[in-house]
Parts: sequence; C-alpha cells; structure tokens
Amino acid sequence: MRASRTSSEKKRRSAVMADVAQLAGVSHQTVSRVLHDSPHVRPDTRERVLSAMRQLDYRPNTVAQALVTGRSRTLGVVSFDTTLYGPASTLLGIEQAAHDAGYGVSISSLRSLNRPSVIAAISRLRDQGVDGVVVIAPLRAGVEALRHLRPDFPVVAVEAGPDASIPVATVDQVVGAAAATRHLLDLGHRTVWHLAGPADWKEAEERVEGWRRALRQASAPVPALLRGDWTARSGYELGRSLLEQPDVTAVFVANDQMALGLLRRLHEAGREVPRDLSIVGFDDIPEAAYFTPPLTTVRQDFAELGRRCLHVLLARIEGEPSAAERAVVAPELIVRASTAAVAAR
Amino acid sequence: MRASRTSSEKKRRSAVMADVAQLAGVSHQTVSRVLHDSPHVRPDTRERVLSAMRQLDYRPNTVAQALVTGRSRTLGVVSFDTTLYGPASTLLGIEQAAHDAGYGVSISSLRSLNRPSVIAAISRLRDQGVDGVVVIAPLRAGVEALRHLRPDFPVVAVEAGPDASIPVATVDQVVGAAAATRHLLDLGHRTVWHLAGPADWKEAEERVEGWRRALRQASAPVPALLRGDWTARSGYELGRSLLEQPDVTAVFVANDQMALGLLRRLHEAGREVPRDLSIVGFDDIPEAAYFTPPLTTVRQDFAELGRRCLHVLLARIEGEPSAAERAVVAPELIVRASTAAVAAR
DNA sequence: TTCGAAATTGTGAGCGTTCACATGGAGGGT
DNA sequence: ACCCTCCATGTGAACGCTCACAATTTCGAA
Repeated sequence: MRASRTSSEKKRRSAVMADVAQLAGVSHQTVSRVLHDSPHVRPDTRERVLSAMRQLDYRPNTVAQALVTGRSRTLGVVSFDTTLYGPASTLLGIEQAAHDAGYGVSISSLRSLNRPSVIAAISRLRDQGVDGVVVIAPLRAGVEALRHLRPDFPVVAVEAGPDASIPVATVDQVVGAAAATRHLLDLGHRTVWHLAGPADWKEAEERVEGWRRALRQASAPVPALLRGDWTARSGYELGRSLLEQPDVTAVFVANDQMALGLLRRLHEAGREVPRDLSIVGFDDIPEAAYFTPPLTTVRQDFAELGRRCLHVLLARIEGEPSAAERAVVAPELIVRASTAAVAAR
Repeated sequence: MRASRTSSEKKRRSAVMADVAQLAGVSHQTVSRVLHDSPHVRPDTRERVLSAMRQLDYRPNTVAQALVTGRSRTLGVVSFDTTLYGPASTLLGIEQAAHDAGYGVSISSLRSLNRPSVIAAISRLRDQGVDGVVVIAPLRAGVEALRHLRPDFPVVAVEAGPDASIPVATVDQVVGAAAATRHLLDLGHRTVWHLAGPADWKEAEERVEGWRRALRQASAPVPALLRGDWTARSGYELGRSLLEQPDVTAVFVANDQMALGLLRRLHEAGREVPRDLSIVGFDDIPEAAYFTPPLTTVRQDFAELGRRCLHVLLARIEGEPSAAERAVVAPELIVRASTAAVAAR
C-alpha cells in the first residue's frame, strides 16, 4: 500500500491518517478517535498519536470526512450585489459568525435577481456540498423562489420579510421607517414626504409601510410617494420632482445613497438643509456622517443580522425543527445635522 | 447493496451513479463516461443513460469527485474588509469570473491584517479543499506572509505590489496617482498636496510614489504629505491641518472617502471647491459623482481586476508555470466638478 | 469467411475518512 | 478462582466517484 510513495520520492504528498497510525503504532481508527477527542483512548496512546500528527504535519482531509459523514461544515451564501453596503456587511457578519462556529462559507452572487437564478444559485451551492444556505435576497421574486425548494434542505432568508414558509432573519424595517418619520413629525413638520426604493424590494415596501403608519398615527396627510432605485442618481432625479411640490419641509429617504443624491440636488437648487428642508436617510453607511450636512439616518446592525441568521440556520442544520423561525433585529435612529425643527413661517 | 433503500421508504436519498447505471442497464463506468462526454459511448446508450439521469434527477456528488480527483473546482478568497468598496468589487469580479470558469468560491475574511492571520486563513481554505487561493491583502504584512507558503499551492495576490515571489494582479496605482497629480498641475496649480493612506498599505505607498514622481517631473515643490486611514473621518481631521497651511490650492486625496471628509471640512470652513481649492480622489465609488461638488477621481476597474487575477490563478492551477506572473490593469482619470483652473491671484 | 484492430462496455481497486462491530485484556464482585 | 462488564483498540465495510485495465463487441479489409 502506498508503495509508490517511497522516502526517495521528492514531493511526498501530505500525510494521511494511515501514515499517522503507522508512525504511532496504532490503527487508523485510534487516530480517528484522537482526532475527535474520544474519551476511550489511553492518555499515553493519545500522546503518541498527537506527536505523530505533529511530526507529519497531519491535516485531516475534510473532503473525505465530508464524503463519509455527509456533512461538509460549509455554508453557502447567495447574495445579490455584494458591492452595496448592506449586503456586504451582512455577508461579513455571516462569514464571521460561521467561522466562529467552525464553518466555511461559499458564496454565489446573482447577476440578476429573479426566480430561476436564485434557484440555480442555491442548487449550485448544494451540489458543491454545503450543509445549508442563507439567501440575501431582498427581492420579492427571490423570496418566492424559496417556496419551491425541497423542504429538507436548510435555507434561511435574510431581509425577506414576513413570510412564514421559510425561516428568516431581518431588521425591523417598519419600526425603523416609523421612527424616522416620527422624528420628523416631532420636529414640527406638518407631514413627511418619502423617496422610496424599488417596489419589488421587500425592504422598500416595508419602509413605505412604516412611513405611512407613522403618518396615519399622527393624522398627518400622506403625500404621494416617489420611487427611486437606491442609487444616488435616482435621489438626484427625484429631487427635481420634489422641488416642484410646494410646502415640502421634510423628506424620509429610503436609503443613504438616494439621500446623498437628493442633498446634491437641493444644494444645486439653493435650498439649504436642514434650514429649508429636513432629510432622514436609512442604513447609516460609514460616509453618512460626512455628507453635507451630516445625515440623520436609521442604522441597521448588519453584523448582528448576520450573526442571528447564522444562528437560525445552524439550528436548522443541527436538526432542531422547533428552533427559532424568525430573528428580528431592531434598527436605531441616528440623529445628525440634516434634520431640524420646522422653520417659522 | 443499498438494500435499506426500498421503494417503500419515505425519504429516499438522492440518486447516485449506481442507481442511474442500474436504471439504464449499464455499468457505473458508462454513466461516468456519459457524464464527462467521453466519445466512447454509443449514441443510443448515451441517450438511455441521459434519460435515466433525468428521470432520477441525478446530480453527481462533487465531494466524491473531489476526493478521488484531488480537485474540488473551488477557489478560496481571503480578503480583508469586504465592506470597503474596493475589496467588495474585486471579490465580486473574482466570483463572477470563477463562476464562468466553472469554479465555486469560498471566502475567509480577516479580522486583522497580519502575518499569522493571513497564513491561518489560507491554510483553513486549503484544508477545506480549495484548488487555489487569491489573497486580497493590501497590507505589506499580508504580502510578506505569502512568501512563506509551500510553493506548490497556487496562490495569487491582488493589489500586493511589485513582488516577484508571488504572481499578482494589480491596478497600476503609480500611473493613476501620477495622472491625478498631473491633471491638477495642468490646471495651473503650483503644486499639489497629498492626503495619503496608511503607510503599511502597498496601495497607499504607490499612490504617494506616483504623486511624488509627477511633481518632480514637473519640477514642482513636494509638500509634506498627510497620513490618513482611508476613512472619511480621517479626511475630515486632516482637513484642519491642511487649512493651516498657506497657499494650498490643489489636493490629491488617496481615496474617495477621505476626499468626502475633506470636502466636508472645507465646506465648514467656508472654502469653496473648486473655486478656492481643487480636489481629486481615488477609486470612483458610485457616490463620488454626487458629492458636493461631484468628485474628480481615478477609477479602478475592479471587475476587470478580479477577472485578470482569476486568469492568472487558473493558469497556475492548470499547471502552466510559465503563465503570466503579473496582470496590470490601467486606471482611468474621471474629471468632474471638484477641480478647476487655479484662481487668478 | 476470417482475422485483427478499433470501438464500446465492464471490473475492481482505490481516494481518506467514519461507522458498526469484533476482539482482547483489566478490574471487580462473589 | 471465575465470570461478567467495561475499557482500549482493531477490523472491514461503506461513502460515491474515477482510474487503469480487462473483456467484449463490432466492423472493415483481406
């Protein structure tokens, strides 16, 4: 056995369990037991094996382990645009939590966010042997896709809104949006306008919902909402429509990038923030504190989000079907300089 | 064999090669041949096998394949802060290129960027069975780490500067920085100040180098450089020192975030950009076009960078040691509204 | 018709683990 | 002294695939 690997050979392949066993003078099974901290190994035997491992720089072959156990200790993450701050931070949170739990992470980015591509990404990861998948699929279509998966494969969705069919981890968008809106109302603004995200994004819709709810609760009029696409460009474009409206004194913008675009447009139009107009964003990207003016916004703790959703996923994998189906993390309003009490009129 | 899996069983495990073989009435080897498009299969046999595969929804077990071939068709990426625009975009570029080449991608984020953690991350990925690793390690220390790896494991570094010991893909920072500086000089500024990135980042140093070189070439005085840490905050802080200097009319800032912070400080100090001061950034983050004013900056094509470095890595894996050792992608100066000809004095 | 080479298909041995079980020895109660 | 149990260790068979080769078929040319 392994006759081809003589000591004269230049490049010896890395040591395997049998090599360790031989050197330590035990069977491969005993090596395996030592590897897994089995209590049924005599201390001196264990020591001998351990020393052989060190001597040969033995690393267990995880691929072989995966083959026989059916577990790879690897998770998959399918995500949309990891260039965006939110998804990127969530991914980071997941990765760190996974690492701490002893799992590796494989990723699969979607180029377009639709049902077939979400399904394809998941099954690609699955074929790769991952034990479970977390889907950062903020789109409605993405969520839909999850419904049609074999239910015995552990999947959890992030930010996919309140849908009972799949376990989920999410930031409470409604609460965040309501807090932003209420903050503006409390400052004395008669009502609050809203630059929304794309209608097919769950998060966008929930922010709209929170905004509406806060307005209604305060019996404030509900202005028509303006639809953007998360980019600074769209905030800039929408700024024009906003400027055509009379009496706009407060705007809740669905994310910080769009808020930046809006700020830019207002600046060009000679409107001063927050003197003439108050603005609240959403996300608290690292740059938000350095906008002109520093942006009041709603912070989402993406790292925590990643941790929580990993927790749910691991519970699933470990086979506790009764485990938490839903983890919600609370957003936080960060007040900076883009909001002020309404100007005396 | 497989007697335990009768048709009466509720949850049948997914089909394996033997199942397909049996259904098609051939040997497992023939199934394997069909799977790999071997020419030595009669068309009708192939058709029969294919149909059996479809019928059983057969998916080859990649883990088993990996075990026997020693290849997992998976790549590892170790990166630092995937929350930053640069690394995130590079990661995305790599992932897409890998996907197109039929490879999966596993990631491992570093919490801190030092030698032991880079080494640990690589060997973790390696133990996970990846065929090669790309290291997005912009830190000097990171590059150093690579020198001490077994040379038979394919590794390529991104943005790790000109070091011959490891193949590398990089954006030409020196050229980009020089272009930015020259642009300012051409506008009539006597000299150009520089807010640099951290000294232990290769990229930061190369930008300093490009800036110096352009200044010297134009026989312009070389002002003392100011050190930041890539954050908007540091740009803001450094802005104060800059304001204390007389005669500053042009600043080349090492990245867009710091430029944003600087812009903010200048605005607070009542200095108008570009009338009083011209600013150039670096990276061209998506928000840069919506800063106040829209930022002139140097664009790096991270997607291309990812593609190129993947190309180098795959060549390594496929065992062409003569393959390109170095891929350089050119940066591009994007002129917007933060730069203008020097004011008449 | 007959032979041989090429085309097609099958066989069995791994890849490096873990799992289920077998084996042998030490210790404890009677 | 004896039997039974528990502890420590070993044995051989999977896991699902590919590789090297062997076996069988097919078909054209002599």
